[in-house]
Amino acid sequence: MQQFVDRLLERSSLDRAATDALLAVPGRCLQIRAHVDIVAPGEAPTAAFLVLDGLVGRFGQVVDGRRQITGLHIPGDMCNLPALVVPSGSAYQALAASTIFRIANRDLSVLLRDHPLIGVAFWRACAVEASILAQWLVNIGRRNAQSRLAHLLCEMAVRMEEAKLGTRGAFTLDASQNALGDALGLTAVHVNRTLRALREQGLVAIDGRSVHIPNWAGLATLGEFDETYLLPGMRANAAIERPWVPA
Amino acid sequence: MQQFVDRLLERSSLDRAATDALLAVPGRCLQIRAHVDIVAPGEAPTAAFLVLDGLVGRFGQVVDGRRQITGLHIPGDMCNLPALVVPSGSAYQALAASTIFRIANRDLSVLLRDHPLIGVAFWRACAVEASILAQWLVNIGRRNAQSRLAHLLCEMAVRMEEAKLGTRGAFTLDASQNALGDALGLTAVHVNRTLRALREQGLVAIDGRSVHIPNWAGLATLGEFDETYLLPGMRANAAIERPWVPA
DNA sequence: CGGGTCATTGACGTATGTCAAAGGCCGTGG
DNA sequence: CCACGGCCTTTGACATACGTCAATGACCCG
Repeated sequence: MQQFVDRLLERSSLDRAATDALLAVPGRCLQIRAHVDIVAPGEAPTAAFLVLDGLVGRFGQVVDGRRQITGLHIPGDMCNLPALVVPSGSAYQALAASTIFRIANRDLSVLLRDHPLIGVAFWRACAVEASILAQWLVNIGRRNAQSRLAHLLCEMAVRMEEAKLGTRGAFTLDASQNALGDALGLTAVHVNRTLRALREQGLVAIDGRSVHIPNWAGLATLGEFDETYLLPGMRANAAIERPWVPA
Repeated sequence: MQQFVDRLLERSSLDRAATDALLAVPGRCLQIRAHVDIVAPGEAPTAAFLVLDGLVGRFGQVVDGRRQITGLHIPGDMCNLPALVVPSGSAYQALAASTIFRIANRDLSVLLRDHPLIGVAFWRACAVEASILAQWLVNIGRRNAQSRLAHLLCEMAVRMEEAKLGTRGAFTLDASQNALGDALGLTAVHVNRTLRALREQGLVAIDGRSVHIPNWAGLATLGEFDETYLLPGMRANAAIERPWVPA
C-alpha cells in the first residue's frame, strides 16, 4: 500500500491523517494467474484493487470475441477507481501472473467521507487515466503500426521509471505480443513484424519480457511521444501550476 | 447554465446552496465560428466552458497535421473540467458555429471549496467522459468502418435525446463528414462511402445536418451499441446503485 | 510427457487510404 | 446584387498497410 500512497503524494497533497487512513484500509491479497479475469465484462463493480505485482489490463470486447485493451496497470496502480462514482464499470484481466490487493468500495467510501483530500487525489488519478486514454485514442486512430508501438513503449518506459521499477532504457514489460496487439488495435502477427522492424532500426531490443531502448530519442521521435500528459514530477511544478486544493 | 445544472442533477444530488452557487457563477458568453480553436493544442488551460449552442470537439493531432477527435460536446456539456485537477489540458475546436459560456478555473475552484457536493458531481462527470473515451477506443481499435459509424451515431442519438435536443430517431448533428472521419479514425471519403452503405441498408438517412434513424434496432446491432456506459436515467436507479455521497 | 501459450515467418486477401475531378452550396466582399 | 472563393459532398481508379490463414519450433507448466 505504501507504494500507492507514495504515488498519490507525487501529485496531490494529503495530510497525515489521510495517509494513515489509506495505509490502514482493509483489503485482501489475491494471486491471479495470467489470462484470468479479475472483473468480468458486464459484472457490476464492488471493489477497487491495487496492483502489487504483475500486469493487469482493462479491456472491452466486441461480439466476435476480439478484445481491445483500454488501459495497462503496473504495480502501484489502483484500478477501478472510477467505479466509486459511476455504477457501470470496466472489465479487467491479469495479463501476466499478478498479485493484487482488493479493497471493497464501501471501505473506500468511508475514507472519502472522512478525508476530502483523498477525494481530490482520486479524482486527479482518474483524470490522469483519462488523459492517457485520450492519447491512446489519437495513437490508434491516426498513427501507423510502427509509431503506435513506439509510442506505447515510450509511455510504459516512463511509467515504469516513475514507479521505480526500472529505467526508461531498460525495464520489463510482462505482456505477450498478443496483448500488445490488443492494446494497439493490431494483430499479434503484425506486432511481431513491427517489432522486428523497430529492432532492425536499432530502436528497441526485446529479449523475452525485458525491453531495452538503446535509442530513446529515435523511438520518441518515431512515436511522436511527448510525456507531458503523464504529469511526470508534477510535485516539482506545484509552485507554478496550482491545481485546486480544498481549504 | 440551467441546462447544465439539470444535467448534473440527473446523476448527482446537489443541495440548494450548491445549485444556486452554480447558477450564479460568473463567466462570459462567446460566439465561435466553425473551425476556430477554443483551446489551442499545447495551451495551458485557464478556464472551463459550457457549450450553449453548436458542437465542439476535443482533439489531438499528429505531426503531419491530421487530427483525432477525442470527444464531442453538445449543448449543455461542460468542457475542460479535468483541467481543474490536472495541469495539462486538451485542445478544443468548434466544429460548427457555436456559442459557449466561459468560466475561469479560479471561479470554479471557489465553488468546489465551498460545496463538496459539486466536487463529487464534477468527478462523476469526468468519469462518464472517460467511460465514453474507453468505448471509442474499442470502437476505433476493433471495429470496421460501418460498425464504427453506427456506434457513433447511436451514441450521439441517445445523448441528444437525453439532452432534450431531439429524439434518437431524429436529431441534428452539426458535424461535417470530415469531422466524422476525424472522430472515427477514418478518411472523409471513406466516411462518405460508409454513410452511403448504411443508407442503402435503410439504417440511416442523413439530409444535410439532420440525421434520421428509421431502424434503430438494426443500427444498434450493427454498431454493437449498448447504452449502459452513458448512464442513461441514472437517477431512476439511484435507489439500487448507490454511488458514494459525502455525509 | 503432453497440451497450451508464445514467437516467428510466408503467401495471399482486403479494408481503407490516396489522388483526382466535378458540382452544389454558402458566406463574403466588391 | 452579383461574383468569387472556399468548404462540403460525391464518385472513380488505383495503391498499400494491415489482416488472415497456415505451419513450425521453442518453451513452460502441469
